[in-house]
Amino acid sequence: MKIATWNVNSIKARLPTVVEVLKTIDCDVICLQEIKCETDGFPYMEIEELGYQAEVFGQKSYNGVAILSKTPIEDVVRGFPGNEDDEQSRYIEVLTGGETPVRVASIYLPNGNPFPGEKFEYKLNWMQHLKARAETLLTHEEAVILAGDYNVIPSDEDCWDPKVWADDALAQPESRAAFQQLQWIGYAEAFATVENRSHSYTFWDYQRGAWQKDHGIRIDHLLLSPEASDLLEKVEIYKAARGLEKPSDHVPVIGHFSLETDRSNRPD
DNA sequence: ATGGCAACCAATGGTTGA
Repeated sequence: MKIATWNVNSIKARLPTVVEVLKTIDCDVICLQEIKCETDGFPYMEIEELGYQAEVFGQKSYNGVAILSKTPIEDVVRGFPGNEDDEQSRYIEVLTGGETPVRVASIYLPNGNPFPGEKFEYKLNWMQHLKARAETLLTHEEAVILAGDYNVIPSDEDCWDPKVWADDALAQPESRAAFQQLQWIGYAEAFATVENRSHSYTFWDYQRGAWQKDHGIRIDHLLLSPEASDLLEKVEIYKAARGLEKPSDHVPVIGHFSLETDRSNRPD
């Protein structure tokens, strides 16, 4: 079973690219972020034609997350239970996987810039809600995959020049500590298993020729419960997506898991 | 030289992102 996370930076502006990439990477579950459309405005028909069921938590103009799955989706959670007042759509969680259930969340963590300021405080507060949800999920002892755009550069090795990011919300010690806390409570960062992973990136800015110069950052992550971590076979960054026509500024991160998917049980 | 890109909504410019 392959599970991907990808910040598409507008599903409508990106639809031809998204369809092409989804066909190429051929994953069982795809977590999307920054779809930038309302739940009813999602291009369900085009996505369903690729064999996916789509569950969407949208928002007009900005943010918005979705999960696409080839195996039937059972439970759906939109936003954090107990934090329904948050008007930004940044979290959706489903149970899928067929006979071998796996709980998957698509996360679009707040950027937090400018630092310091209200937006940074919102980011840290949102990360506390995420931690609380993540702790609850651990008690179920299921395979859980928290996938998304975390907007956190975990260490200086995850960017091309730490000095450039020193005053940025993505690299602040508080952001890194909150991300690390998710690991301390019991989640494994999937990419940590990769050898020679220093200076591997998932985002390259549209500006300043960042892609051509390989001035990237690694901010898209897969966090795994122990049950999911046991099944991890490998992780890859689908870097080729950044070189396509009309690319997103992020590329997919794909986790391969030793789970057999029951393809006979798929929606038409 | 501190902007340089892309998408949004609204409207020919302002806001947001990272």
